[in-house]
Amino acid sequence: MNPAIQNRLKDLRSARDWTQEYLADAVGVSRQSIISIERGRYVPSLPLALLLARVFQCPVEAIFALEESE
Amino acid sequence: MNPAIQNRLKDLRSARDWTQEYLADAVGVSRQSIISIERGRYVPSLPLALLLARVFQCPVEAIFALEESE
DNA sequence: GATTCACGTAAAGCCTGCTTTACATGAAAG
DNA sequence: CTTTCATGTAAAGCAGGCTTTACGTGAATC
Repeated sequence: MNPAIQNRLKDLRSARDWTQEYLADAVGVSRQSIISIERGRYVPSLPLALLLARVFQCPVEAIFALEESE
Repeated sequence: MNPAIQNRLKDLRSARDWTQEYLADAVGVSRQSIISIERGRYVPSLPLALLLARVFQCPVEAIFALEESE
């Protein structure tokens, strides 16, 4: 029960010219959390993923995707 | 960093006449995990939420929603 | 060349998602 | 009435998400 996850967080953030700190504040987590997610160190919780989808105004699936194991 | 989450898992599952065990197998977790999520004891991980969305063929947001604190 | 800004690493600690095992219950079915 | 099936509870243990604190780095700016 730990399928890998891809994410487009860094792309979406820099497309909007947001700093990591700004994004962290926007969703209410630490800057460390944003860094760790962007760098793929860990996968966010579902509540955080939903918050990120909200601030980016897109579906969760547009940010996070299951890595297909083929 | 722990906004509450609502979920429609039980509704979606029984609408398809699936047992908890069938669903658990379909997404590769234990039956306990399904029970606990349905009963609101805990919020699933993002990977599990994505798997559930996949088997239900719907967006994550159609199953899980941030509870609005108004 | 000192300061600032955005980004990055490291490590310790708490909380909780998920597992496994074991047992309980009501409804259906023989 | 016993068996089976779907659902539920309880508890212990591990893994990992997230926090806080502290420090390192290159680029820009003065």
